[in-house]
Amino acid sequence: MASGQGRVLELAVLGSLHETPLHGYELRKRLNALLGMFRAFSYGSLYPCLKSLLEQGLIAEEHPTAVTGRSKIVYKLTAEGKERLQELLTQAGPSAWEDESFGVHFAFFRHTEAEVRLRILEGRRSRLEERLDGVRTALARTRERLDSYTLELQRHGLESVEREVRWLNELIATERRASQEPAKDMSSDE
Amino acid sequence: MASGQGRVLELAVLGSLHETPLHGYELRKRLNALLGMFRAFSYGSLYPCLKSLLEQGLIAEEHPTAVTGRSKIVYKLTAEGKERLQELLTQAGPSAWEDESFGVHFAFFRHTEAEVRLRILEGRRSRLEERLDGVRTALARTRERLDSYTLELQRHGLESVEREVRWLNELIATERRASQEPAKDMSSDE
DNA sequence: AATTTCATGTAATTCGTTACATGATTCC
DNA sequence: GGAATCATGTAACGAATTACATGAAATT
Repeated sequence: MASGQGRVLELAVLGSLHETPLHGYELRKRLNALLGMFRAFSYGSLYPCLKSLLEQGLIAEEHPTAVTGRSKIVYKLTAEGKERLQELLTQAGPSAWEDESFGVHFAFFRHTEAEVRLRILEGRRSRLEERLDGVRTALARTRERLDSYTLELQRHGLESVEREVRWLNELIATERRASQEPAKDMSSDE
Repeated sequence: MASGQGRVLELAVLGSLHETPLHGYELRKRLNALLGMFRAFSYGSLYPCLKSLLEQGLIAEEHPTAVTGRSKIVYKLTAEGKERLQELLTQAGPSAWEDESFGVHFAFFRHTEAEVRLRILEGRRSRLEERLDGVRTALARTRERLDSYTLELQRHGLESVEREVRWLNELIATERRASQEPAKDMSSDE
């Protein structure tokens, strides 16, 4: 019982707080600036999440500086919170590939191990390729002539997903290149 | 109590059944072929939805042809179901603009009035433009230098949304052109 | 005969939202 | 001193999923 709010929001909060301590209101703005193109969290989910993280000891209120009548509650990551964050950042399974969570995982790639980054990017790519396959074969199977709107929707959808696959291909290539040159500064060839 | 499953799934089911009667299993495949690029429904949501629509009298089982031991339950739209579908197709408010529902509304544009189509496309466009605005200003506000992953995420996100806006612009232009030529066949000018 | 795929359904759970309620602080 | 926006929180609900359970039909 009560393991807390969803993993995605948990990661988003812990990841943000890892950078710098923040209070709820500010945190939400940060998140929506960072991820606004993909998703937006509301206060109604954020505050319960903070409460839950606090109860689990993963975050703590920053000391209220004694006398100051605080109307802001600033949270920071605890040691356990940092451990938990690392644990979440190391997850490279489906939970990191899906539409709702991929963007959040990606946003904190700076703190993710190179190997895990690569597995997430590849996982995401094969997830999208499965989707392309599924739709393409289903499309071939449906003999019925589709109306122009349906066709246009299919076309645009396929194109968008194909674009993301190309984007992932570039990122994967970059990651591979980066990991294969641990130290490269002296020019040994011509 | 019990107004039924979400509007999106309801529209998707009624819209599909408007074309041709189907049983649940087949219906799901159709939907996932039609909308697979955007979303996928599971049996766990589809069957309860069918049940609810049946109870509301919006769909009916096709008569089981007497003797045949049916293991398929084929549903078709009732008169009330057609009315309800028209009602849903006429909704041009936010419920038709959002990510989760826009694709479903668009998929049935064939049955939607030209005026409503236009308002949905425009609504969707301004929703996306709001999102672009929000992220852009939030981005300008954050003075902090972002790491390369965050930047790349922002860039890709912005570009994707901008692409969809351009797509919508084309669709809107096409719709406008089409509505302004009610009958154009005889060449009256040179 | 065994396995796969088709087909239907339910219960518990997940993950989040909307709407509401409340008050402090800053801007004009 | 009134309005906007900053700030925190809760209760009720929404919309779908996952996991489970079951069995018929087709394929090998």
